[in-house]
Amino acid sequence: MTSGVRVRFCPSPTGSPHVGLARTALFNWAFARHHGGTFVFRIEDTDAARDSQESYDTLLEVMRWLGFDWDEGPEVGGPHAPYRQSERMDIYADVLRRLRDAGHTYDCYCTNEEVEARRKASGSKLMGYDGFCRELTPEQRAAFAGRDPVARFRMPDGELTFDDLVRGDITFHTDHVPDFAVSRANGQPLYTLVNPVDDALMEITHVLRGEDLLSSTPRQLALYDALQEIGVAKATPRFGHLPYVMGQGNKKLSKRDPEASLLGYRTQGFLPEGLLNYLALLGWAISGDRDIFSMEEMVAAFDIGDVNPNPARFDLKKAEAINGAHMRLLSLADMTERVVPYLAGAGLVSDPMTDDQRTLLDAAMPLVAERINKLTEAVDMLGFLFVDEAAFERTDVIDEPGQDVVLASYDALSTLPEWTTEAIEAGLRAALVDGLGLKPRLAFGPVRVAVTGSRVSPPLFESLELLGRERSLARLEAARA
RNA sequence: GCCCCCAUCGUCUAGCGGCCUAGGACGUCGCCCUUUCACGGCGGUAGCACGGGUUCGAAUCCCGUUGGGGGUACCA
Repeated sequence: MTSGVRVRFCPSPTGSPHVGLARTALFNWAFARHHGGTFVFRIEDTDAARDSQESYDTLLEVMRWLGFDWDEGPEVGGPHAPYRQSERMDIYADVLRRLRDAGHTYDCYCTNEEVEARRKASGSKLMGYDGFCRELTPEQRAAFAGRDPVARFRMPDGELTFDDLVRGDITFHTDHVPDFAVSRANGQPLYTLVNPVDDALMEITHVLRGEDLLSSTPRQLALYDALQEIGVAKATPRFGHLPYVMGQGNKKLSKRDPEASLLGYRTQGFLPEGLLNYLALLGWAISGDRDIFSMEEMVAAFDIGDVNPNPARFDLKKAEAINGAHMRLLSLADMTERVVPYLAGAGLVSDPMTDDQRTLLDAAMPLVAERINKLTEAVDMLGFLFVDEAAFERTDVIDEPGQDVVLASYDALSTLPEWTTEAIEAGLRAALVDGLGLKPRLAFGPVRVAVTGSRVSPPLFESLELLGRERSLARLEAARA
């Protein structure tokens, strides 16, 4: 951590954390790690009306689940603590005062209605604040007695150009960037102030954020100049605007969209490394012919200049495929450990597991490891082994001809000399395929439903062996209409 | 309205002037494997938005058009 690169991830704790947030965190984190820099995690909770402690807690939980580590921030501290803006109010009040003393901000008493009325009257094409309160005389000021002013930043005249890390040169003329409020009338600072102030104080060198903030960059550039003048900022960071993560159709993924919920992906059984790998693909590629990689590989290869500027659609199917590839990269032991919490969550095993459950799970995992794309699918496929006999139920039905199969199976299995996969297969084939003259899929289907409850299950003969003779026969018995 | 950003298969992308009759992945379709479901293997499908330039040569550079997106708050 000596390169001097300092980046930050600074979400607001509102609502449930969504995938766009994780993608922004990922690119910042990868950038920091690639350059041997510092990754700062800061909480922007200056809007008490929208922020919540619950949201803050899930934010931290999700960051940890995804496997991010931060060098400075909540729970780890750092030289620029505190890292929650709600705890830094005195700092902002001080900066606000100095900005005002230096003439970079002025008191503004206008209401939105007044500004709008003046704009209509003048027929101006320019939207936003018109600078009415820029040069108020003491008399005019007195006329506003009883109204609390907001602090408004005095934008300079001219052009503001910056070299965006992902988009190249971008120029704004300040004619289109009106003076903006940096504090509320009650004195509370706004995002427009606290975000740059904290970036300055925390000596952030590279700001990588969503493209929705692109048009606020000129304001920040001007504010940075002022902050440097009053000695708050040492330098202006470089900016890079990351493309949007869109949802179905062409709409931005909103926080309310279930498809956007990070917590949702965890409960669905996604692997954090699988989700992250997919998210990395939204705007970045490790090479032209590869899309499965580890975070270590991403860190080694990540270059912000390679980030694609156009918005990307989130595609659940592909996310699942990428996750599946990571599932198959897991060792059996690792996958088993990760499945346990889901089994426990479904009430199928105790927490901690009993020795018998442990043994059964270890024996069963090889049957499903190759055929699942998400951790929860192991629960779906293995549930029949762990469920209480009384609670066992079939989700698929056995048709008329299937009844004969069930009957024949019962007879064949009840007289089996030994209860092994090989013996079970031999016995069943003899009774159903040879005996009843059925095609394998027709022969084993009803047995599968009777014993596992579903037409979709792990391999049948192995499943029967694991279930045991007694439970298997009981289920076949129960399946007879 | 004004400002800004974006534009390669359905989707994510590779491509940064000749290696491109455009490559990979997901999806989709067909086949193989097969006791279900998956996995795996093989093959097919489909794209440089449009129009001008620049150049010996453009998916790649420039301009315009069209189309999408964002901003224009006492939200972040």
